[in-house]
Amino acid sequence: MAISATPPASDFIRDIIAHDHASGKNSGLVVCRFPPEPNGYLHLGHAKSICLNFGVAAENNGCCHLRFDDTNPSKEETEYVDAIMADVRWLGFDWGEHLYYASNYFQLMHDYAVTLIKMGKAYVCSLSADEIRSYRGTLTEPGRESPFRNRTVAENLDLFARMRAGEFAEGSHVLRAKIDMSSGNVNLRDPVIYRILKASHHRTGEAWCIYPMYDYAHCISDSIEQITHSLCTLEFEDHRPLYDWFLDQLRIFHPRQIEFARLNLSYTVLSKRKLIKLVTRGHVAGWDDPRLPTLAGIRRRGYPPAAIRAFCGRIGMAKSNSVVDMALLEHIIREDLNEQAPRALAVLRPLKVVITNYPADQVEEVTVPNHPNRPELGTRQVTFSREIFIEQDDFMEVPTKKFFRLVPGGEVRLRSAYFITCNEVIKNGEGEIKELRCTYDPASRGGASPDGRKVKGTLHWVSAAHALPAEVRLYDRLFTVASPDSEAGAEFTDHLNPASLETLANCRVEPSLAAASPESSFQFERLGYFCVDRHDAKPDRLVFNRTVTLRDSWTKIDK
RNA sequence: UGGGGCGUCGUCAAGCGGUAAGACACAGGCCUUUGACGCCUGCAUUCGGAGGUUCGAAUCCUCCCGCCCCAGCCA
Repeated sequence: MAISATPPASDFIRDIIAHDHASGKNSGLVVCRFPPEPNGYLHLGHAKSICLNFGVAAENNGCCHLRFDDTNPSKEETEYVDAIMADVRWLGFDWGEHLYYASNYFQLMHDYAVTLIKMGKAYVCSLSADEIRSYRGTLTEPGRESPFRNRTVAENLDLFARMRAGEFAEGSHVLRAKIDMSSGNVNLRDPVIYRILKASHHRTGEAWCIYPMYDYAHCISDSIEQITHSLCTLEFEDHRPLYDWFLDQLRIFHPRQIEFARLNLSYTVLSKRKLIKLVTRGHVAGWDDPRLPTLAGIRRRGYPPAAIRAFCGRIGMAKSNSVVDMALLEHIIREDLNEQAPRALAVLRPLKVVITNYPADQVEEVTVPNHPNRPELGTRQVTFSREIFIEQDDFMEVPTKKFFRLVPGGEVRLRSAYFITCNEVIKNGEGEIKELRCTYDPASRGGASPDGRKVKGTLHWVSAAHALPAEVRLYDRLFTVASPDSEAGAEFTDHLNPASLETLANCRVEPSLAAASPESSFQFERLGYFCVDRHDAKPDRLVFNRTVTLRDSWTKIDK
């Protein structure tokens, strides 16, 4: 339980809710909701909202509903609702029996609309979409009233009934709230609350041909579910007067809407629109591509859900637009994995080493700790033999000054095994290093020399004859610039990192990894954290995804 | 020129009239059978700016400046 036990943050929303809870408002109940529209996959921005809503509810002994905001059948699909539920569960939250759909309330919403019409607060407008737009005015000029604004209640009732009955074509009529065409807040200039859409709905099928708009549907859904605190992002602040207006007119349970800043993360994009573009244009390999900030993507990448929760707790909650540094996310991922992940030896770019004084027919087992800081996780036996592989990067024929790995004539330790000294460099015709000839010190078994001799470097290794082949996918940041969104005059895809994925097909890993289950994480010593790909790994085919590298002060040294 | 928000360290972010938390990043150092982890140290005399109120202001008032959102029959 490494970092998952991050104490719940205090923030302006929690302050408000704690105050309401303590003062007995809503009988002391706290009910929140996470209301995704099933038209795309969830991403880290949603994770912030999920952690907030479910977290705050739990902290106040309340509950949090999962409600699909499915009021636009032309964009929504069952595939998305299934994916969303799987992602929320994976993140570690449980909505219990509180699974809802805005579409469940279509009849009630319809009836409330009729009520509004009877109150003279809503009317059927027969202007075209373009006309409505021009009547709306601009940000600085008031709008003009629709010529249909003063239809009689009877006429409105008749027209609305016929809209519902399917008598009219899409776009021919809408139902509008009658509020104030001169309001400085454009949302209040007689907003459309129902439109005709002859589309099949993923839940209600052909039952309806008129569908409610967000502003109308959301507040009513919240009210029906007795949501006490309706938390949403900043861009809905302008809609709050409308949210309040409907509930006040209808005199029904009135939740409080509170807005917070959405999450932005450097070196990636967190907008549904952009993510869809990356997927459909083939810049990535689907919604769960490990380079994507989608929950499905980071899951496949190996980010632990507990770390994501810790991240959401640590970034804070405020109303100022901000961009969280990707380095913070990576730090928290490492923090969790450092504690949780068992260590393993894996060589990504193998360089053969022959230990000339090691008997050709000898094989032995060396004992390697599974976790340096957690002895209770035990040890394992790893096979050592005359021919091994080390990392190509761990040898330099002509070393730079601060390089303390293997060099000609130099001695290093093979982790948990022996000290070896390089005696000879074998090259091919092109001058490429093909093999190293070394000698080992039999007295240094386990990695320490009885004479107290010190070596500066310790290398990871695998036995050539015993190691298993594996494919390793090295993932890096998706974009090369911190803010791909806001680079002036450029499309965000212009900044895609061409090196965001490097696939290594010829890696060698220690044999114990054959038993690793899908999605399990390991630290490949000195390299980083890797997880077994949940889709492509098979019993006879090892595939690992690099979650994140280890912090590496060596690459920062001026070589 | 309309309406709604926001401006505290490079990045997030506490602070709610009593004299600038914490985290990440960064820079040094220690430790080390992962150049990892861990540990230590440093890192805002100042809170967008200018006035004002006060014994005392990041916190209250005034004006100014900057940034974000809004004119879908999307959410």
